[in-house]
Amino acid sequence: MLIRTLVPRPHVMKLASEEFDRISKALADPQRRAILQKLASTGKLNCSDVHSFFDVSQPTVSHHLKELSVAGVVEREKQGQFCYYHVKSETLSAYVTELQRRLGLTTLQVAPRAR
Amino acid sequence: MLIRTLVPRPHVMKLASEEFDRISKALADPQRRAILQKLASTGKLNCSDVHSFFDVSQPTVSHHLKELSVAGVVEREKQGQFCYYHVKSETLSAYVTELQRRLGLTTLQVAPRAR
DNA sequence: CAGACATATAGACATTCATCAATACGTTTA
DNA sequence: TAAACGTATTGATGAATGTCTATATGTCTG
Repeated sequence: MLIRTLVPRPHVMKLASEEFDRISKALADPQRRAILQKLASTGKLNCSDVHSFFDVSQPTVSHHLKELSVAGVVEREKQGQFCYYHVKSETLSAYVTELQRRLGLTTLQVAPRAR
Repeated sequence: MLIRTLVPRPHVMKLASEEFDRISKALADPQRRAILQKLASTGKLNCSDVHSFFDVSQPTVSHHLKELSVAGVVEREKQGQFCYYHVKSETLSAYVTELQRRLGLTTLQVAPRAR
């Protein structure tokens, strides 16, 4: 028999309702999702790099990066005149987990090994 | 050592990019999420029932239910003068899975038992 | 220091959207 | 059939938002 246990994972970030709202909105725009996805696949990019991938103006990219940053799904890291952005996977994972919880979607998790 | 395997689950619905967009937008509004969450927790409700739970007008509720319906996350079921709505969990699960895939979030899954 | 470069901000504009009141449509029932 | 009820549609309105151009701010380099 396959044993399915719903155990709380260690160190799972808890999202405030307000953060959840912000992330939901941040993920609603296709352009912003595309930027986020690009960041997720490449690891770390500065604003100009992101800009080079898409057909929107630099200020628009900057604006989207700020939104994503305020929502907590990416992190800003200033290095000299550059500004590097990278995805905060923990926050996104927490968002997905919370979304599943609210919508009553069952999550299969690997139970920790007994020892 | 914890073995993490990425195995394709059987019969997972595949979302078109357009559907994914619609669902993302549908989930962006707090009121709509609240309605969806209510439906998820109660199983099946008609428009009036949903209306009774929230402080928005009946047309607004109807509008949100339509949006959720068009996005494919709830299903309409007309019975006489009533119209029952219930969550389509498969679609929501497919959305979450696709979201995780796009954002590079690793999904822990229980590997099928060898036999 | 001056120019080039990276990024952010300000302001404007068009579009989308959440919401409502009014009303239409369809179904039940007295 | 007429009234009551459940739901959807229409049209309007104010707010939010994605985008742009222009410009400001900050940093490197010759």
